[in-house]
This record gives sequence, C-alpha cells and structure tokens, in this order.
Amino acid sequence: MGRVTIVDVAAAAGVSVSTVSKVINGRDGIAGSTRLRVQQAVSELGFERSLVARSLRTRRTHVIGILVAGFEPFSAEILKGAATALTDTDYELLAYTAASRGGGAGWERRYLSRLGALIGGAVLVTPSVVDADAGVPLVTIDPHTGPVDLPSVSSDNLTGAMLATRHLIELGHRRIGFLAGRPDLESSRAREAGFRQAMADGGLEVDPDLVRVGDYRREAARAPATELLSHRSRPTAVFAANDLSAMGTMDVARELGLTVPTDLSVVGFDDIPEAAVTTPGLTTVHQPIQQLAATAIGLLVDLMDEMAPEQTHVQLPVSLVRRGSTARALESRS
Amino acid sequence: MGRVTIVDVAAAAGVSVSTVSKVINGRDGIAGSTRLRVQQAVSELGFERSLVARSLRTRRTHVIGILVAGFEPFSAEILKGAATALTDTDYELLAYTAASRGGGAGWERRYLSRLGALIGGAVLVTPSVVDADAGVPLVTIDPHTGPVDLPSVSSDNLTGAMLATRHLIELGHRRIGFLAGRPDLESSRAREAGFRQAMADGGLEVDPDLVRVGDYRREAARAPATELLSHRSRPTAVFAANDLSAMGTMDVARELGLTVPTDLSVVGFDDIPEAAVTTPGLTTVHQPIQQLAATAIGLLVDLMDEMAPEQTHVQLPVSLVRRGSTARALESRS
DNA sequence: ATGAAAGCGCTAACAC
DNA sequence: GTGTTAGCGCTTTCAT
Repeated sequence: MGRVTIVDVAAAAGVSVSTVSKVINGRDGIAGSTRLRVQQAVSELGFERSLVARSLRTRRTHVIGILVAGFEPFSAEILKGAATALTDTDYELLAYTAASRGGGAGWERRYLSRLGALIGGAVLVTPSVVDADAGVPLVTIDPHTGPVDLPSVSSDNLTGAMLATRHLIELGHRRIGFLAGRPDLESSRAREAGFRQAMADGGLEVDPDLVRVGDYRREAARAPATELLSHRSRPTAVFAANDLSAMGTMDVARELGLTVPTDLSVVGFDDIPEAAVTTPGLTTVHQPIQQLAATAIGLLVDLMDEMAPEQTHVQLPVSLVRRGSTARALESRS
Repeated sequence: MGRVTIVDVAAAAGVSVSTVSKVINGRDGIAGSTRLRVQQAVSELGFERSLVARSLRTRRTHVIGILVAGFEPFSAEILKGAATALTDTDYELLAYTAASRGGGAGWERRYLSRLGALIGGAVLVTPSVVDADAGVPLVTIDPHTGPVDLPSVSSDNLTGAMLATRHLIELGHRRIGFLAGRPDLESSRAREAGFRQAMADGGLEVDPDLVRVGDYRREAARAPATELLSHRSRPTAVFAANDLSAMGTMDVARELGLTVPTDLSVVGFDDIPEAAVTTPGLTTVHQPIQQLAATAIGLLVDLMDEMAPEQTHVQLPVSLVRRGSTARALESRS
C-alpha cells in the first residue's frame, strides 16, 4: 500500500482532515474521545506527516540544514559536531549537497531556494556568495570575503598560519613555498596573510614563484604542487593552506621521488582525522572543527528561536600539531 | 524580496505558469521566442525551482537520500564515499538524521515517510527495521538481521572478526573479552560468530563473563567495558565490535590505570580515520567504508534508472591493520 | 503554441 | 468541537 496520508487517517478515525491536523499538532479545542480515536488511527496506520507538504504550507520547520559544497573531511567533521551539539534535542538535521563538483558557483543560494521552507534555518559551510535574505536564519562557517554580513564562526586563521610558518622557519627552512586555498574565502586570505607576516617577521622574503593557488581539494593541489616542487630552486618546505592540499603535495612529492620530511617538509591546516593517517603523519594547524559546528548550531538555534545571539562573529583558537611531515632543513643539518 | 517562484517568472515573461513549467522542464511544443523570453526571466530573477513543491507533485526526484541514525565517523565515511561516487553526475545528495539519539527505533521508516517523494531513492545505513515498500528504491548498508530482503552491501564481517581474534591469540592472549555491537545488526552477529569461531579454532573457550554488549557508540561502551575490565580475572585483551567501542574501552582502561597495550590489548573493527589518531593507534579490522557506499550508490542508481542491478547482496573484503593497541600477552612475555 | 484548472499533503482561517 | 475551504509552488492533462 502506498504512503499513508492524513486523509487515510481521517477516514479511519471518521473525522475530517482538519481535525486530524489539529490533533497531530497538539492544538486544543478537540474532544478527548476524538483525540484518542485519531491517535489510535495514527499509530495503527503508522502515519508520519510529510515534511514536504507541511513545509510547503507553513513557514517554519524544525529541521536544520547544513549546506555544503561537498562531503569531504572538513564538512564531515562539521556534520559530526553539529549532530553532537544537537543530541537529545528534537531538531532534525539535513545535510545537502549537489554531487557535481562544488555545486557550481553560487551553490548556497541555489540550495537554499531548492530547499525552501523545508528547513527552518541553515548553516552554510564555506559559502562563497550569499545574498543576505533567504527567508530563514542563516549562520556561516568559514565564510567568504565580502560585503554580506551573516553571523559567522571561524578559526583564528591568521595566528594558525603564523604558527605553521614560524615552525618551518625554526626548523631552519629558508625557501618556503605556500600553496593557497580558495581565494574567495576569508580563511584563505587570512592564512596567506599569516604566512607572509611570519616570513617577514623571520626576515625572509617570499619568492613569488613559490606561491601557488589551489582550491582546498586534494586532486586540485597536484598541478600547483607540481609547479612548486619542480622549480629549479625548489623549496625545502611547503605550507599548504589546508590538509587536503598538503596531502596532495605529499602525493606529488612522492611521485617526484622526494622523501618527506627528509627532502621536503610539509605543513597543513585543519587537522582533519585523515591528517594523522598519512605516512608520515602530517604536521598541521589544529582547528576545532567540531566546535566550530557546535558554535554555529548554537547561534542558529538562538536565531530560530528568535533570540538575538550574544555575538555574531565568533573566532576560535587554533594550535600547532607536530607530526612526522616536518623536519630540520637539509642545509642546516649537521 | 521573498523567494522567487514560478509565478514571478511567468509574470516577468508575460506568459502563464504552465508555459514556464514546460520551458524549465525542457518539454517541447514551445515557440523558440517564448522559450528565450522565459529563460531570460529565469536567469534575471535567479529563479530556482522548489524541490519541495516539485516533489509533492511528481513521483520522482533526482535526489538521493542517505538516511543514517546519526552523523558519526562511520556514516561520515559513507557520506564521503557516496559523494565521491556521484562526482560529476547531476544527482543531489541529502543526508538526513534526527538529532535525538539514534532517532528512536524504526527511524528508517519514519524518515522515509517524512521525506516522501523528496528523494528519488535512498541508502539506509545500518537500518534495524524496514518494511520493504517505501515508494522509492532502497539499498541498505550493513543492514539488520531479519526477514525483509532489500539489496544490501556489507563487509565480510565473519572473516574480519576471525582475523582480529586470531591476531590476539597469536600474540599469546588466552583470556580474551568481546564487546559486542548492536544486536539487531547482521554485522554484529557475524562479528560475534567470527570471534567465537576463531576462539574455538584456537582451542580457547569463551568465558561468558567476558562477553558484553554495547551498541557501537563510544559512550555506550563505558559500562560494559568497565564490567569487563574490573572482572576479578580480567581479560588481557578485548576485541570490540567496532572502533568506537574499542575507543570507549581504551578510555575506561586509562581511567582504571591500565596501560594499553602493556596491560591490555584492544582491537577494533571499521578502521575509521579516528582509529589512527588514538594513543596508541588502534589495531583494527579495515572495512572499505567508502567503497561500501560507492557500491550501494551504484546499486541504487541502477534501481532508480529502473535497471535491475546485477547483484543485490554484495560483500566486500576486509583486512587487519596492526597499530599500537595490541602487544604480546603479559604472561607469555619474556 | 499557450493557458486554465486540478491536485500533490498539509495547515489555518473561518464557518457552522 | 468539528468541518469546509483556500492555498503553499509546482506539474500535468485538457481545452482553446
């Protein structure tokens, strides 16, 4: 038998659909006996109301959308953090992404339109462009650089990048390459700024030839990493703007016959779980990704409850995690 | 301005909504000039059709649902695998879960009802009870034990458990505890069977006191693990039915002042990325989780295209990954 | 080639 | 206390 609808329940209980609707929504003004009859019909038929039909009609659901450009390690951590933050609440979580790579530019707006009122609010993960109004409360994680000023949660990317770069400098590296991330994101800019500042602080200059742009994906890092590593005077260390790019760089290094960390030190950013599994383990800047998510969920829930959150731009601290992918620079070794 | 609907587009283009609908759905029987005018209106207004309204009307969407009991490491890997498998197709991916713990019994059916035709098919991850018919094609990953026979994808759990147990036996362990998983899942039963068989093969008997039941969650492992480890004659090794339980066991061991692997060896199952990050790293049975997902997606897409998949029950191979959480048994050490 | 109208499952006025 | 009705945004006959 097909899906059971409110009409079936009404028929079974011998009442009208609006009565059923009132019962399942806990409205009052319903005789106790009627309520009972309806409830019985509901459980007998195993009725569950359609989120779709309901959201088409009302302007609010209890579903939180997490909109991401793709399911990769970073967003997966976000999902875990969001779920944990929502444990034992009655919210439901809906993560959405187009399968096609990155969803294309402006995916956030498209997803939001497509989902409509299905979700009562959304967390946008690394969004590029969003026009402020979507009809539902929005919170961003690691957002783009730009004019629209949505509540946001991010890490202290500047400090993180300085930590990573300084670590390399302390190991004696002088020629340090930088593999940047998605240029549209604030995080990416901050990481580049941190890199440059730490280099300047260390009295080193940045060779423009040793700066390349990736887009945070492992595969996309291959081309720029290859350029970096086949440079006639190649760097002895590379700071990649995220772990996936760093892993891509290590892939390329291996193919080029370079040993990490002997011939090349590599530092990433994020500290996704995968970073510990590479060989050698990846030295990286730890971002509290799950906390980022929990914080975003906190802000969003406040917004959905029509409470003004206390802060609308939250920045969380980062730290350096040393693993096996970095070592003293060759020339400075005994 | 509120969300732009098909009505707005129709008004802007000076045509009826049905004409707009035909254009955006590529139906023919539309004058070229009209089509152009509509398309222009669509892009000018940034119109994106509502998945919700559409799915209410039609009986099929291009959205694949991944229904999970929660976003934890295993399901996160599934998501990554599914996304990778669908790269550059025009499917969209929607992962859904209730925030409340586990979603309650029968969550699969509830989610399915709530989502209705919003999704054109679904992958059910570790489902307990599903009545076959949901109106859309369904594929399960690591399903329950029971009568309903949906297409399924799982790992060779029996062999995996034997591998893990045999490894412990080879290290000289004799008192080996087992921390089982969700009893409703086929995987859990198979892992227990594998454990028992390997024990028997090794000429060891299973002490019923050393078998406890968890439910695959880290926190839920605390109680049974505590019982196991505070047993008067405690085991020198524990095989936990999944990594999260194994990590919970290590948590308890630490609190009890036991050092892993010196005082206690621990083996898990799954090889989630987190397993490599524990201290010491967790020895575990590697399951190709992302491949499980890719396989399930393959079956589902066939079903959605109304093609009969070649096989409906797929089992993937596993392997043992040795890390730091296992060592020779104390009594057998020099 | 185009439009009017019905209807998907539900909720919310408003009537009785 | 309960039922009737309109309508959310869309697709789809069926007229015109």
